[in-house]
Amino acid sequence: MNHHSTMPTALQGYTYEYPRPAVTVDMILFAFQNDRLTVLLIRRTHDPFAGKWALPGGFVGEHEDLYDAARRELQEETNVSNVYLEQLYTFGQPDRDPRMRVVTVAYFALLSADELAEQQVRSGSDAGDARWWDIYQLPQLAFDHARILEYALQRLRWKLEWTALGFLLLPKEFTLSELQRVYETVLHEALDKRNFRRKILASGVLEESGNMRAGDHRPAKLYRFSAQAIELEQARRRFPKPDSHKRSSSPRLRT
Amino acid sequence: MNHHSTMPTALQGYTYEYPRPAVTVDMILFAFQNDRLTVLLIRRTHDPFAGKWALPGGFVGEHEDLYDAARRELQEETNVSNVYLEQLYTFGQPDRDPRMRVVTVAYFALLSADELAEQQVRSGSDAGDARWWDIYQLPQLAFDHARILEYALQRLRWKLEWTALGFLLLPKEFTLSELQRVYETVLHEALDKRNFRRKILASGVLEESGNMRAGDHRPAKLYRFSAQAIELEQARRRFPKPDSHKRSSSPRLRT
DNA sequence: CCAAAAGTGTTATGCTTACACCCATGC
DNA sequence: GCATGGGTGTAAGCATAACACTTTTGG
Repeated sequence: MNHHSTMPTALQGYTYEYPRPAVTVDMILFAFQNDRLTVLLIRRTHDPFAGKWALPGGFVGEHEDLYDAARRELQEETNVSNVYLEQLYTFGQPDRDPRMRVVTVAYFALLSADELAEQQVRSGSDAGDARWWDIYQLPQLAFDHARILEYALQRLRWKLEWTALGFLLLPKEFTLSELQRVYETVLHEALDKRNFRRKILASGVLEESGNMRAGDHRPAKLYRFSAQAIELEQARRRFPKPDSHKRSSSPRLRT
Repeated sequence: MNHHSTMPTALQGYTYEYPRPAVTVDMILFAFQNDRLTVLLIRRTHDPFAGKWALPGGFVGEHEDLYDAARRELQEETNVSNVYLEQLYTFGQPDRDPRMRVVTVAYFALLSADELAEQQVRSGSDAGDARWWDIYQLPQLAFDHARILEYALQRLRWKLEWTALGFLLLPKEFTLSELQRVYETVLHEALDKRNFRRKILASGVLEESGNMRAGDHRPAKLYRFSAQAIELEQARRRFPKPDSHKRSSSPRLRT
């Protein structure tokens, strides 16, 4: 490791000419289980907010990318890996942590049902219990984490409505009814079955896997996402180009 | 000022138990002038990247909110104030600044034509020249600022298509043709005049001011934005509620 | 009277919504 | 055979996209 920007002092520590906030990442990890949208929280063992629940997270390493820090913290604190991850927002009110100035970069993560089944969620060494909470029945949260979570839920809703990302909460193969339940749970409202199916199928992101889900009743067709469609942001344009039949690329910026 | 998280040492400076990245804000300030979309850049006087152009920005104060830091830096470095400001994204690759680890929170800003006319853009003490650049004819940029700017342009385009925010680049009163020119310049494509007018007027965000713009040719009606419409995100829902006639609010998160 | 920008409607097409019944299976 | 969830079509209304000429002013 190369400490070119730091200067360990006699009193052991890192010294800078100007004060610096601490920089952390916080993870909002969503999963879908038993028809519930859940989020992973950790019980704090120490003050401040001892006993309260908090988002997993921690300090960014000296030479570590933010994205890598997010993945590492999730792994270390909850033993979860292999998730979809995107940056959400950066929260930096001066008093959000009573101990010191902390700027936190919040990350938004989705765990698929397959990964959820395979992985054993457990708490890291210095963390308290880790457990999943129903997003609509949360405990009291530490710091400003309730606000962060609310913002993450907004983003998740937006993503579901405008992108193919809902798929990331499901197993590789799933029925349309299962998919609809994800949508209804996240958006928190009932959807019309026929219109939902038509719309999803028309969007072209799904393909039949050929298999059927055997169950208590009539078996259901299984679908998967056509690989190319993942993360394809297909919000339609409000001011389409005159010749918008052939999908045209937007003009690039000279650099 | 209260330094509870810091520990000034004998060698003068701020010492922490663990290393901390520096935290900065960078501003992408857009304005619309002479039918061009422009961005404000500052010429660097010192290495690294001496002579190259860069986004205005600087360090976040020890007890300063990120948003406040963004406003302050814009004021100090370019003498610009009174802009629309929103957080864009946080960039934190370990090597984005060769001197030290810097995590920067980028802010996206829009300067109205009225403010542009009133304010004198000038460089702050320690900064080099400040000037406006056409977004489609940029100089070489310092650091990863080209990437940040590209992301900001994407966001601006999205905002124009889905919200009322284009208005913030214009004077308080403007003609529909002027508004169309903003859209065409930002989106970088031609729009149909009749459809543009119908769509904008139908969206209900404009009202006639009652005044006319006298000019070289036929005078044009002036419009303004109905105050309530500003920042009203009116992207329509992809999965509307069954009873979506009366605009219903989305369910709140328990906190 | 000419140049330049402002202003204006209609049609065809496709998408959205609302809505109710039959089908296949397990027990 | 019945309970349960899987699966399907249509009609009405609405928004979109394409398209060209007239109006008003200044010089």
